[in-house]
Amino acid sequence: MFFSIDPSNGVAIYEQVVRQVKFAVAEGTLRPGQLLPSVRGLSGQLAINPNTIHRAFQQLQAEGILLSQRGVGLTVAQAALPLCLEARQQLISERLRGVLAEALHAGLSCAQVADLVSGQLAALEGKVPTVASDPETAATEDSS
Amino acid sequence: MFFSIDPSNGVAIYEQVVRQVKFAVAEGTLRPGQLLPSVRGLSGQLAINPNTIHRAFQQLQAEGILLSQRGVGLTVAQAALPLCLEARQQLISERLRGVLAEALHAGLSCAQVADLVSGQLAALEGKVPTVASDPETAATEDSS
Amino acid sequence: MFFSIDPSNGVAIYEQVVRQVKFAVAEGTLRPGQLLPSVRGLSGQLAINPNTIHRAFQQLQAEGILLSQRGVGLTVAQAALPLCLEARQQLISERLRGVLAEALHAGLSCAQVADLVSGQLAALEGKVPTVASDPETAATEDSS
Amino acid sequence: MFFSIDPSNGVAIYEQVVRQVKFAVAEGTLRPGQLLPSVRGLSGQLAINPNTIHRAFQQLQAEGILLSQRGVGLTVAQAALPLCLEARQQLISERLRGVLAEALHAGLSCAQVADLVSGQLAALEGKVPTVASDPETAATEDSS
DNA sequence: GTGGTCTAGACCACA
DNA sequence: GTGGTCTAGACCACA
Repeated sequence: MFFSIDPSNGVAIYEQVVRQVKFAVAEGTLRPGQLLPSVRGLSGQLAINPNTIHRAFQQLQAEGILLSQRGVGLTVAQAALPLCLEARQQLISERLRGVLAEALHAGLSCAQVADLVSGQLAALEGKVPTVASDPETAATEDSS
Repeated sequence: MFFSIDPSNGVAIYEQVVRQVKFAVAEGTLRPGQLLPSVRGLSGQLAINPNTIHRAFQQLQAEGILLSQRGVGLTVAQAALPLCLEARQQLISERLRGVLAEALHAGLSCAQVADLVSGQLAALEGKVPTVASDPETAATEDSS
Repeated sequence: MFFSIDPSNGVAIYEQVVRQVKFAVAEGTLRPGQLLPSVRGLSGQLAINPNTIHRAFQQLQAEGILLSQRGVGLTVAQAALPLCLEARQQLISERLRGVLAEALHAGLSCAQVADLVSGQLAALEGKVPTVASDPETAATEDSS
Repeated sequence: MFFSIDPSNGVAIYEQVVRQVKFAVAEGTLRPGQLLPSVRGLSGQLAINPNTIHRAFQQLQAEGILLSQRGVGLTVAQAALPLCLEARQQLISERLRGVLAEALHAGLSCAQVADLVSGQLAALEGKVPTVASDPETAATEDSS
């Protein structure tokens, strides 16, 4: 499956599961109506306690992203896609903002931060893609 | 002072204090030999429990960045600067890597991520999206 | 305290706690800003597992009725009163509607149901108060 | 048929089936000796798992309300009527008592509760708030 | 098999 | 002391 959990990265495990379900819906890996992997199944696969998975799924139900079908399992709600697209943008922007703010606060310049970012992006993608479609941004990165 | 604590950003408060002391040393705000603000002072100023500050300072001593001087207080160790420059790079790269990896994992393209980054950087700096071609910013880094 | 839990009445215990906190806020027993009894305290007093209390409090946080203050405890949110007044009306109406519908469905007449209700209300209050300020309603009860 | 199941009203589904069979006997819709709809039939009609229906019917047999007739099906026991009249009174009174107690506990006055009740009764019956002075309803009860 | 609830108990961050 | 997270494991209703 598409989950990758890091139990020691500061973010609570159940929160990581919540985020990743939202992301999976946002990118279309999970579609409205689709059945999720069972609590016990995921639990085994990720070597995480079923309760922890359950808690994540419960939060997703509370947010209207999952629906519980008695005796069947949990499915992606019909209205989930827009909710998750919105949530993805929000969640990523938030974390990004926090990290960038910290970097600047730490005394790095915008140029240094931008360098770091493009370096990491390149490494993460194994390529040096035109990082931004915006030629200006690309230029500043090269030149900094 | 230079600390800005966010009790709800996932990172433990004491950890935030540790990071920010390292960053202050790295950017030169805190210099080797300099006296740190007292536990009580910082505690009052940041509205944080003294235990939490104390714990952060203890960790910094364990890492050789702070020295306890009897009857005086805690000072920045002579060897602290390189340690903190190194640490800053490491800490920021780590968090950045994590966030960028998550963004890509979430289904955003490199271009979308880069756009987000330059947008946020611009917002954080109050400048136009030309992220860092600004010679002033670059200059301040070199000179600091 | 004001909680009375019945572990075997079909409603989940945590749900009973959630309801009763809302009711306590609605009637003014719990006021915005006020500190709630601690999870462990309530847990002991009600002879309920702390996790169960915790789950109830968590849901109340998610609904914006409680706020967590690190190391201090949980307080009633400033905006809680209207939320709880609304919720009380809703929760009680829902259950009432269900029971009355069942009674009618079961073949009782409106008059029989109304009799049952006024009998029970009288018993619960230990008096025969002017059940409704509306003279008509009172009349039907007396006459049925 | 006369069943109306609400999978999300807190009462277990099999319990709802049990209650509704009792109610049907109490109001005369199901008469002693009469054959019940088959498990499969009901199951299909209510979109409920046959196991759930089966469990309900088993409980009704245990209570002496249904009889299994080999090769025929389940019939209403001869002694069922008084049992079910008794049970109806009991079941409805219980639930009613619970809901009313909760409403009073929640801080509503008897008058407010009585108003709610007469409002709901009126809505449920599509009649005016004169809750039950209607001779017709009373008549049907006597005659059933 | 599925999810939902509850208990018991550990460990953490924070005041 | 406070709440937050996580594990382990039981029992229930339902398919």
